[in-house]
Amino acid sequence: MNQGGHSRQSFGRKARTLLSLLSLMKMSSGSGEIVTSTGALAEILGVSQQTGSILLRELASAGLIMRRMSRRGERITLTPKAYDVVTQELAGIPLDSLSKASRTSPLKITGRAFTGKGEGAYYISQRAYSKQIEDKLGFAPYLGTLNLRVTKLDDINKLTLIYGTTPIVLKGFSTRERAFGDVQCYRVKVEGVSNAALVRSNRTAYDLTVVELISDKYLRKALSIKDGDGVSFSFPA
Amino acid sequence: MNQGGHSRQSFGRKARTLLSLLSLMKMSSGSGEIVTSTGALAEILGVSQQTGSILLRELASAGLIMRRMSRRGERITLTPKAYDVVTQELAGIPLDSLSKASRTSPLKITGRAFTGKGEGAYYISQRAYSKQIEDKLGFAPYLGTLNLRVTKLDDINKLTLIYGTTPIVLKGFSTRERAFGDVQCYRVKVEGVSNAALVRSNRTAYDLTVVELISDKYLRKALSIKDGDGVSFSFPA
DNA sequence: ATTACTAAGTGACGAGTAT
DNA sequence: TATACTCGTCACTTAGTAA
Repeated sequence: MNQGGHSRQSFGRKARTLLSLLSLMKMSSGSGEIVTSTGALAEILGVSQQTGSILLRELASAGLIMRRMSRRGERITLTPKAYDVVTQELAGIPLDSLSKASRTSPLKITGRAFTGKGEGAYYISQRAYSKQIEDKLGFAPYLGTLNLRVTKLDDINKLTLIYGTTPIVLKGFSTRERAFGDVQCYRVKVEGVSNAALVRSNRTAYDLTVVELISDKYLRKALSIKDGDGVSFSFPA
Repeated sequence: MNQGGHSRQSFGRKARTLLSLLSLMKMSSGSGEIVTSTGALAEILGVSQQTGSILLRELASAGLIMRRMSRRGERITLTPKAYDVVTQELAGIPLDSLSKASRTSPLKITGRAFTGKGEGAYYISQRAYSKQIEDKLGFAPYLGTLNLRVTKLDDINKLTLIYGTTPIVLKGFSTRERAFGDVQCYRVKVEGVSNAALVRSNRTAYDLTVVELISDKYLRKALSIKDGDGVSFSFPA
């Protein structure tokens, strides 16, 4: 029942649908599949869990997504129709003019600190990595990472902009125990600290909401950061 | 007052802003400037003139557009900030996957017939053009064009999709009086009539809301079209 | 003709809550 | 935990109209 008969708030409706789809597409990283919950999605979109629920229901009933619910969260699949809708809305937008549009101010991103499983520290502690960091980033890294969770959609958008730039790449290597893949680094400034970088490995790249930062300082101490604190960094550094 | 403090409907707000900007960008055809009125813009967006007015005021106060008002209509200029906003929202969207997303059904576009200034007929009457039409499109054109005005945003979006495909090009030429530029043709089916094409020249390309159709038949007569009638065509033909 | 104010109707949003 | 319902509140939209 998708005829032209505009009910009343069709513009706002369409706008919300488009922004929801764009967000889902970003989260899916091209795969067209997202595993999330109405609450998590809602937080990213900046709306309540209830509204997140309604948005997903609308998208589903419009045939734009498929939902597979399970006990803990659900699997959302974007349908071809969703891509059609976005394609139509974006058709005619000169994307070149977007990229040439001057990035005026640095990107500032805020996340909340949390304690990871120590895997980041394990990575950085590998000599082959830390040596490359000294060579390519110019500082000897503290042997640990500061983990941030980014939830605001605006910030996630900025992250994808950063990931779209050319990274400094730490080459992967193999020990007799296991293989370590390439790591992408982006120079950032963390609350005024310049010798810092955002690091992104295959291990974490799948989750757009998690950011790992390294620095020559023990950032938690230098900046007095506790779990749950808001931490901002800017790019370019 | 554009701080992070999400007031209440920031999601819907952002969504409307984004869709408005996208529409304006499409209308500007990359130049970043649009000459329109709140009423005309509103019709394209599918909202009332009042809402169109409010949208423009919001965009202006957010620093996303500049408005130069004059007696009849106004000149709108998109600011760099507008491109930044759109860039951010579109960052991370794999645009390639959009174009490869299967166009399933043909595009159907509806416009309202109107009487032009006869320039289209003047063009078609040029032997150099009509000869090429016979050769490349396979029919001898009726020496006139059917003009349609397209106002619905969805239809304009579809038009830009059509313009994104590879056209059949009628080569330009010069008479001793003046020069005629290249003309892009797209095969369409007009209300079931197959020998038809949408023609686009430098003369009309600036206005996305105007469509010129040619056919081997006198379409106004064959389909009993009067000014103001709704006429639909589909692509691919 | 245009833009935009006011008032009123309606839809969207979120807190509380059921499941 | 999760999703989604009810309902009160507020924002968006539009008709009428002023300028």
